[in-house]
Amino acid sequence: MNSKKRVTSYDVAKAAGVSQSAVSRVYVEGRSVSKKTKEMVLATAKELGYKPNAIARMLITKRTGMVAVILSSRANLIYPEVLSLLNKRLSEKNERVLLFNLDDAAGLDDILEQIWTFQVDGVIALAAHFDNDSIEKFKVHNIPVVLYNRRVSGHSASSVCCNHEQGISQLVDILDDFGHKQFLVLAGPSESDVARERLECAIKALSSKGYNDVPIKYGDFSYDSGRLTFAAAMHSNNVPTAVICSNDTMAIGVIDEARKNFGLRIPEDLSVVGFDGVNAVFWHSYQLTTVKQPLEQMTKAAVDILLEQIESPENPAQLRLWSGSLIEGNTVGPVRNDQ
Amino acid sequence: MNSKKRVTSYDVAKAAGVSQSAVSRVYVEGRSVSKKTKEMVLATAKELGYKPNAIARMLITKRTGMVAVILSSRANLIYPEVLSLLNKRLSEKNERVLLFNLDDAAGLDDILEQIWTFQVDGVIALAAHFDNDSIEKFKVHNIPVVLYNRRVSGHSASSVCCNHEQGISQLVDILDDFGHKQFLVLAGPSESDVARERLECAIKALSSKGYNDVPIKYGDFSYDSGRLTFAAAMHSNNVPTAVICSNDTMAIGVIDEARKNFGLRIPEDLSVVGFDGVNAVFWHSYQLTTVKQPLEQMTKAAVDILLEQIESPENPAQLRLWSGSLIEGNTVGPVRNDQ
DNA sequence: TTATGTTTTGCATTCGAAGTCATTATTAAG
DNA sequence: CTTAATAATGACTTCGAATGCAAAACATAA
Repeated sequence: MNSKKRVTSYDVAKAAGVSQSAVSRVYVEGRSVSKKTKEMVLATAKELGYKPNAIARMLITKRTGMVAVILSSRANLIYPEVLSLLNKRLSEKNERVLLFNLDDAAGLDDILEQIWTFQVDGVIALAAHFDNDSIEKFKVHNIPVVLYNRRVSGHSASSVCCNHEQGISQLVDILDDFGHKQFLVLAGPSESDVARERLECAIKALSSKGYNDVPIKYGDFSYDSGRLTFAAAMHSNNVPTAVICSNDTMAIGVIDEARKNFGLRIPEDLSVVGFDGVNAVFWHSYQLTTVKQPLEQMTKAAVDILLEQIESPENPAQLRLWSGSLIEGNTVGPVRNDQ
Repeated sequence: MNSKKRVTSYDVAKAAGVSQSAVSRVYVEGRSVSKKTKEMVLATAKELGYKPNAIARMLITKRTGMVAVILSSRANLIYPEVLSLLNKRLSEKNERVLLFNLDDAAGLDDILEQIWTFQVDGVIALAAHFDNDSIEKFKVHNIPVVLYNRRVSGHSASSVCCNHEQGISQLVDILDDFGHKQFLVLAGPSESDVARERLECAIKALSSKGYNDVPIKYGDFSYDSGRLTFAAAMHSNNVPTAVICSNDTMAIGVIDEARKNFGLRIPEDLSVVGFDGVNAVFWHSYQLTTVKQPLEQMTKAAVDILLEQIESPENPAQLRLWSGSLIEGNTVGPVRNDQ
């Protein structure tokens, strides 16, 4: 027949001449079963094609073995690697990733509700916009949350972050050392927490060097927005000699636009820096000077912290901060004398 | 207390003065409940903060609302967009993505077992290596499967594919029209089904134009493998005038290597074509001539087909094939006279 | 008003594995 | 060979919502 019924632990029990409890015990670590019955059960289970039903198990144990990972499509484009690493790490710890997309604030409540109904063991939120209220809701529901590259005031959720301040100030130091004075800060979209933080860090770093009221333009982290915003800046009064971009992809857009439509050489005529350390920064055509996030460490920590909180929810929330590593590319140079 | 118990339908029932069945009926579409009790239940549910437990529901309804998406980390890096689109499409249809990583054949059985125990409604397999046996297993377990860019012999699973043959022959046509005779085919890793298919298509297209025994080199779809393999080819006896790459990222590697280490101009001295239509092909530095997969349509179809099979499992498996769209970039030109 | 049809409702059962507890089998010690 | 200690086992209950069924409430028609 097409709709053959699923094999359950009862079927195995009957076939093996033991009780259902015995079958169950075979599949649970550290329960007392004799070697003989264990082998017996395993053998008949194999014969009948029995595999424990995880859903039934979840219901009784109240552990689903699932972690919700929330990301925005934008974050997804920036961090395909993060998701891949998280997935790998979590599956090593015997947790599966249940994926949620959060693009606009509109869908937030819906997603929160779904996460809650699915009884996930925990949540990792990647660069999605997430107000403090929602984070508080998880707290109320007793679901551990780890935020990725987003810090939260109060102590309701743990965070794993790259130290934007330190990385960006390093980049600004270099530009300053090379004598740049005309800057352009190319920020990310204002809805993004990461974008806002990086912008603030850039402003702070520049102002600590004595550069205030530096021109700021806003992109959306995309290549095209990098290109177009740079072009717009070039047609304004303040022509920059150095562009500080809030991510690598926009920086690459700036480089391409500068070369192609303004005939500028990089780094002779224009210096450009980015942030993130995506693969493309190493490509010969760019060799971008940037700061790379230690994704390996960050994802590992995110998973470790989350599991710790799942095991002992009373543990306090923690913040772990990594410095990014400077990648000295070939897109920063001394300012030209005539500039 | 820290461990406040979850609110269940019984709690709501008691508080609202109705039976548990009544509460349940409020949350299931098309069940008979009077307006009065419905409002009553909804009100007390809100008050108590009740949200139905999806796990318990899964157990009884035998529908989990979860679809397993299997990918290899390689696929993830190539197609971050595919995953994002699939996720969006599936959540519109009220299905969630449960993510599985399949990198080496070693993990295959483990993943299959997990998918089975999690009782997912269906499976979408992306570019992961998947032998016919495993696909047959899904059939046995009655789990609908849709393969993405991988065709399977027999009728055990549906597929959604980009027509590699048509796309690649278009590219070869163009190169042939421009008079190229010295080709290099830069293939993907031999474990990859997609890579193998694209390679075969390239060989076939070339041979139909009368070019046999064209040199073939194998990369791993990465930028660096594109660079290094091209460099190796240049140091061999057969210096190509046209390189046919099995994906865009390798093509970009070839371009960079050709320009930087061999002083070649593209397309004057060397023609390069790719496949996929990733974002970077549009970047000014490359403007790669390639074929773009219609990801929107493909992902939509994958989800539609899967849901169809979930609703009516007796439906026959189907194959849907899309032609890619040619992107006429700027990396193909006439062969030089002296070549 | 009664007879009939239609909604609503609650009771009891179900899904499938895991955990509690009391009972029985096994081993070790005296 | 008995007694105490330990290991293994099965019966029964639990998790939380959905559903078949029969009873109750309501609406409609005669």
